[in-house]
This record gives sequence, structure tokens and C-alpha cells, in this order.
Amino acid sequence: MAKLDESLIAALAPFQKLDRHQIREILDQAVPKRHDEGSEIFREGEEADRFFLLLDGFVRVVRTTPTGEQVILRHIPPGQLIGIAPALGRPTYPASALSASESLTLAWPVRLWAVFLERYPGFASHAMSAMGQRFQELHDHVTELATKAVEQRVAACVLRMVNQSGRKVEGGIEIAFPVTRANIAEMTGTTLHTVSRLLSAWERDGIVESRRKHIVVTAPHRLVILSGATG
Amino acid sequence: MAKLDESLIAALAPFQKLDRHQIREILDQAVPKRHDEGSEIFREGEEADRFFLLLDGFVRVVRTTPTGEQVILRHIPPGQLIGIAPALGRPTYPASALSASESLTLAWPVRLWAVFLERYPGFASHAMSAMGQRFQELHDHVTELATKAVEQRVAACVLRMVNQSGRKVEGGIEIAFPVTRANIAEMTGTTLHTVSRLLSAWERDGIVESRRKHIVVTAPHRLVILSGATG
DNA sequence: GTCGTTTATTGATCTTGCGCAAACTCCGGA
DNA sequence: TCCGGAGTTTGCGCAAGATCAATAAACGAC
Repeated sequence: MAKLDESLIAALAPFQKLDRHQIREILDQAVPKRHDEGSEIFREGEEADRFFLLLDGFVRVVRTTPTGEQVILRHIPPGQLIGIAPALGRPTYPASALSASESLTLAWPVRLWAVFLERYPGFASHAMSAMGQRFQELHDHVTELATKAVEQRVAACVLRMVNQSGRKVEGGIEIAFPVTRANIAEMTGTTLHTVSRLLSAWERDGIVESRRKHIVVTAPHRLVILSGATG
Repeated sequence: MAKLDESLIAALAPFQKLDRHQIREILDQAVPKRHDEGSEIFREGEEADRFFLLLDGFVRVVRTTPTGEQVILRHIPPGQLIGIAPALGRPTYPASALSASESLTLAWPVRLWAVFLERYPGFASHAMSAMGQRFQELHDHVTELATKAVEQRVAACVLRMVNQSGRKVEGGIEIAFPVTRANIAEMTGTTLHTVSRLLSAWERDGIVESRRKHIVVTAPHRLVILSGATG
């Protein structure tokens, strides 16, 4: 197997403070893997024996309720660690990770987590602050679900995806990975029907344009207003 | 000021593995404080300069939306650390902490967090696993808000409080701190009216009994069924 | 190309639970 | 003891959004 190139991760937040030699060490222990769109990276309840770095693509973190409904907890952009539950003393993954677009991960056995924390400067503090940020996001999410109306939630959800992964296209900003109406419904706690109606209405109003699985936001500021963000 | 007794914290999870001498060190750096019911321990947005241990009483973690609504994110029982956001690299507290019943805290300056992590065996791993558990809870909360109907959410919420802080009384199990209908509404993303109606209905059905600010669950199993926990 | 599946749209109807309003009860303080 | 405020109960009407249902468009496999 060809050696992984150091430039792959040298610039990423978790490893920013490390020298070439350390990057090399880390890469030599990593197992790279490609994931097709829709495929499972790890599954809820599975023994959590590895943690991952998402090099390219987008990942959806999903939970399934006892009654079979799916809830999308978050989307992860490239450059972030995923599946770090084992590092938090959890024996199993608390949610499933699905590849939202074709993607590439590196994986390490969970025993290396402690080693990384101790040996690589900046890794521990990055991990901590990533968790802090994640708490913040979850609190936001709960607050939103508890207080906002459906239209505001969907608007906020679309905006979040755009902010996290928007790429400029002519006429607006496009969400960089495939998203269905059902996906948005699973993120916002509503139904695909309602999401479809909202997107249709927004399209009539010139706020978004959408094709199958793709959404382009043409008037972000108006979405911000709809989302009820009181600044 | 009288020295704090070592037995106060020696048995608590974060400090379980420490010897007398270490417990002494920790206590000598702590600032104890009593909080009246309803008083603020720290406030959202405030500079996060201390972290706390809740020795006695119950604490509500609350966020206020830009539109003035309150959302109760969690209740914390005695023996747990609170306000550990600064340890996660956050410069300000992400939520407010209110004393739900008269309570007692110990506080340490945030710079000691790193010292505790390093010097006291078991502290770091306890902190990690507490965070892991907290993530789990937040994921549960999001899932619940996104998929369950109001009655199920309220039932689950009451059950959670009972499980966390229930004390046996004649005729059932009582939630150990004062809770109003409005509080439950703020936890479950509904209105106090709906909560009141639900509790009245449950009282008619013999599932709960409630006085002002106090709830006794007389038929927990029936609440479990209502909460839609498919086990 | 054709077939089958996945995704999206849209209408009609029904239900949940919110908003509003009014009254009542409990409790603490003057 | 009375008063005022906080907490609670309950009724009624309405609207947001779920559910049911049917169709259409896009795509992949063959």
C-alpha cells in the first residue's frame, strides 16, 4: 500500500501544531477507507473500537428510534474527527455515521486515543474545544426544537448546511452534498411533505432553487429573516 | 472560616480515587457558597472564570432565546460538576445555572481545572465519561423533541426527574425539588396550559398526585407506557 | 429504450395542541 | 387578617402541521 501523503492532514485542526515526523507517525498507524454515498461508516450500538478522521466528503450522524424513525443529529464536514465516543468512555457508538456523499476516512484503533492525547501537543486541547463547540451546537439544536416553529427550523437548518458547506455557484450558494426533503425533515423533526411545501413556497418567492437532492440558496438574507434569528 | 470536612466530597464520583491528603488539598482551594431557591449561580454569557461542584440541592440549567423564552436544558443532582464549559475552551458560560432548591456549591478558579486533570488520578477519566454521558443525554433529548408527541415528552420528562431525584413517600415517588407546570413546559417545548391539562388527566387516572410545585408519581409503570419507551 | 425505484409535488382532510381568557387556590408578607 | 402575587385549572376557538392519497418527475439497472 502506498504511504499516505503528509499534506493530507498536516493542515487540519487536530494536528496543526505537529511537526513532519509526528504527522508521519500518525499517518503510518491510520487505516484509510473510501465510502460510497449512503454507506455506513459505523453503526449505532456497535462496539466502538475505532475513531475516525473525515478527510473528504460529508457524513451524516443518525439515530434510529425504537419506532423506526430516523433523526439526523448533525452533518460533519471534512477535516473533523468522528466516532470519538469511545474516547469518552462509551463502549458502543451512540449513533450511526452514514456517508452523505462519497467520502474518505482515516481510522485508528481506540487505544491510540490516549496516546494521541498525551503525545501530540494541541491534540488534547483541540479535542476539548471541539467537544465544547459540539455541546454548544446541541444546546442550540434543543433550544430550536423547543421554541421555534417548523418554518423557522427548516430555514435555520438549510442555513446551517449552507454555512458549513456552501459553495458558490452562479445564482447563489449551493449545499455541497446531496440532501433530500426527507433528510431535512429528519433534521428538523417534521415531515417530508411539509419540507417540500416550504421549499416550493420559497422557490416561488425566489429565495431558493432546488433540483432533486440539491439546494441552491439565492437569497440567504431572506432565509435568515425567516429563521427568526434575532440579532 | 471553618475548614470543610473531607467527608463532603471524598465519596463523590469525581474524587473517588483520591486519598485524604489530596481531598484536603482540593477542599482548601474551594470556595463554598449557599444559594437560595431561585437564585443564579452563574449567568449565560458571563465570563467563565470558575467551575463548581454541586454538594447539595438541585440546579436547573437554562437558556434564554432572543425572543425571551426560556428553555431548561437539564437538571443537575448533587455530587456533579457544573459550569465546566471553561474547561472546554469556552470563554463564557453557554447557559445560566439557577438553584432549583436551596443548594450548596463549591467553586474553584478555572485555572485549577488543568491542575485537577493532571494531578488527580481518575478525575480526567471521570470528566471524560461524564461528558460522554452528557452527549448521550443531549442526543436523547433532541431525538425526543424531534419525534415524540407532547404527552410522551412530558411523561418522559417527569420520569426522568423521578429517576434522577425520586424519593419514596407514602403513595408513590416524589420529585425531590420544586417543579412548576411552567418549568415542565420549558423542558419539553410546550406550554404550561398543556402540561397542566396532562397532569390533571393523569391525576384523574391515578397516575400522579400533585400539589403546588410538587409532583408524586403513583404509577410509574403507566407513565413509562405513556412515554412511548419501546423497550 | 423500458421498467422499477427513489424522490418530489400537491391537494384534501383531520387532529393536536396553542392562544387567549377567566377564574381559582395557595402562600407569604404587611 | 387581608392583600397581592405566583402558580394552577379549565373552556373555547383556531391554525399549524400531520396524515392520507394520488400523481409526477428523475434516475439507475438492464
